[in-house]
Amino acid sequence: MGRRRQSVTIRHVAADAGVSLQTVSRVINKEPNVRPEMMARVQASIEKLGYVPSIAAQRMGGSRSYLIVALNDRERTIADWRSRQGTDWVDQMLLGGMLTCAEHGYRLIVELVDTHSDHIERELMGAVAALQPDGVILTPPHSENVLITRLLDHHGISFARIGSLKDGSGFALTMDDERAARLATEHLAELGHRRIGFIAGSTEYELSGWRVAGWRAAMAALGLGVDGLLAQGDFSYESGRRAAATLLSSEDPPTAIIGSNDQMTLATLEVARERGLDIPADLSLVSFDDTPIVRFTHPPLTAIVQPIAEVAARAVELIIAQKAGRPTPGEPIVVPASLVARGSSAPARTLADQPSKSLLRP
Amino acid sequence: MGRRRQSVTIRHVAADAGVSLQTVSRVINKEPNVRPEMMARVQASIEKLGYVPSIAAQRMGGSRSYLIVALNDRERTIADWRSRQGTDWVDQMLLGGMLTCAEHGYRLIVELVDTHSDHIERELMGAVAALQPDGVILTPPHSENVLITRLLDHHGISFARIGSLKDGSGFALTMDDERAARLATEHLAELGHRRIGFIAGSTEYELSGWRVAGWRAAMAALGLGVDGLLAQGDFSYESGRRAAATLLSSEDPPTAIIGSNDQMTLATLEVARERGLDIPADLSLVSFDDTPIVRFTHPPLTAIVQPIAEVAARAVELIIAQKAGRPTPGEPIVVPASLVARGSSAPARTLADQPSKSLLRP
DNA sequence: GTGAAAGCGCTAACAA
DNA sequence: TTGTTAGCGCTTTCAC
Repeated sequence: MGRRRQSVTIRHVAADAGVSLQTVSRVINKEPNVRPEMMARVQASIEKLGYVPSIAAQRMGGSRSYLIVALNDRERTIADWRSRQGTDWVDQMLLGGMLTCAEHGYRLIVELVDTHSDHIERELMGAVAALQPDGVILTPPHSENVLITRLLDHHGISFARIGSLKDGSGFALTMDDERAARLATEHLAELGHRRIGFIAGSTEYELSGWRVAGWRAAMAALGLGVDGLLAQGDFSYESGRRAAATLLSSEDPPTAIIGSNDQMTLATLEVARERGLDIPADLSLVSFDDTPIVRFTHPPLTAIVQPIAEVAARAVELIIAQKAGRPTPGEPIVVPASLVARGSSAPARTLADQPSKSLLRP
Repeated sequence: MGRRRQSVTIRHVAADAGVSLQTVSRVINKEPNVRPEMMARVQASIEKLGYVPSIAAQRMGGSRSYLIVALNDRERTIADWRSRQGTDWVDQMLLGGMLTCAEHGYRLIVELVDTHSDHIERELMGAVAALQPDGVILTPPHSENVLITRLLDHHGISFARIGSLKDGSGFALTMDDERAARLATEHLAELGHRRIGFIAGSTEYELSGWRVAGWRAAMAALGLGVDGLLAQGDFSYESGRRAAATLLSSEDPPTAIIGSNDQMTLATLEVARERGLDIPADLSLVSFDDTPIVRFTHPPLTAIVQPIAEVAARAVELIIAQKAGRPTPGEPIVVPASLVARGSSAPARTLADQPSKSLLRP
């Protein structure tokens, strides 16, 4: 396997079309100031020879690498892959991000870095120096990591922050977690629930706080109290079990619970079952994320759907638009989450059949 | 955003260490003929300056791009991503392939191409010309597509064929589907089943045939007939429903069914339920693939586990070894699948409690 | 064992 | 509007 050269280069095209390299380059890059006639001639040669520019060479010569890096948390991502519980975050990112990249001649490269590592900067620099990506897509919990954003800024690399609201450099994109939590709460309230519990996610993720805030806001707007209705989890199944146990053991337990992700809500389902509660007759459940498994539980879970693919697609578009010098919005992009009602949420028991000491009246 | 240059180049390292560019290059590439002393000095400068070679430049100069392409079927992959049924093939490839790449300073890039497209060669050439990958990993149904393998061969690009047994150029890797099907069949036979049905996958995939062959072989070895026990599917849920209906409607229906993938087995579970059959009391089920959802069905499915991550890791290692001029095996690599017993398979009813006209005796 | 020179395929800057 | 020139950062070849 010797020195492998490109079989068809810009030089061949130039020769075939009888023009200079530069003209071919201009056509490839859709630059203005090329006569339609010329353009057609070059285009024809490109087609004829099956020419495709080498992105390595494009990077060397110019300022574009046609590479976008999707940065994910190493530990969490690998754990998800290994456990095979159906978390499809990366797949959805690829669905939205990769396909959008492809439309523009870009490639998406998934990179994993360790959030907790003290040398996170070195890890990231390694990827940046090696690939020289045109942009980086940050995902939680990296999206608001100042070590990362500062470094990217410093190197003049455009980036998108998924699940971030802070303004500052980089594009902020959010699925409006607060509104999503409100949606979930209102859905349950409409079913007649008054005691709606909430299991919070890891405090390491900003979005955990937003979700709690949305629930609080909705409860307040509905005139409902939240005492004893909030439990802390960390997104893990085990933490979900503990949180559920706490909520269900209270004096005046909730008749509905919102879990901040599918794992914790699933854990709640289990705990409730073990206590002889029927879902949804005795306890309604609403989950966050809508990963594949929630369609296969019994009953399937009502859930907040995160439009990850859509957000990733928007992130890619923003990065490419910026690179191309096109105008980009200043405010955060909001791609709202939605709620899919399934079997785990149902009308609350009425006072008649509810053996509760609650004095609330519908 | 002007012309972005590498912040630390080989030149800086050379200057810092007081050596020539070439010596630094030799150290980076772990070439022989460098004095340990020299090597240490250069290494120190590299660390100090935080130097990381640009892979674009490495590709331009030499013959390596440090890129490996994982080629997947576009239609199927996108459908899987969109449907969110938990298929985690790509994730498992990334788990094995990407992490192994990272260990060697390589990157894995996922590419989708259309199997059915008449211009599949152009699609693939586009990726090859643009990325100039050091290797390509072919997955079913591309693994034995001659259009693809010939093209890769012609361009001197090493490649691995996952799920292939044919020898020829490229590394063949198999999870021994035939043996896996035998395993599944024997598992059911040990539970006392004599009428073991099989739902075949799409004929477009070679492995579908191997699985059928394994089942046939096992049945023959056990002295069991296969009349009316084979149904054809195409890996889709709907085809699974049809196949299950056919098998269960026969005069002498199976007491156990092996589905060639999870979707079809799930469909069988549904159809059986609709007919009032209890799983596993009336019908045992064994599935293929072990995607996440089979852990969450009721009962969870006994399944053949495909070691996709492991195979992808081996594929990457083979490609890198070949690139490095290290010796590589000539025969196909076999990474055997295994069986995980779960709730969907149980002992067959004995003659006593079986309202069947079967005359078979255990 | 080490260094100097040439060139990979492309684009930016400038000239025509 | 088009062409020419000079690199980008690295590796290869070949000298020393």
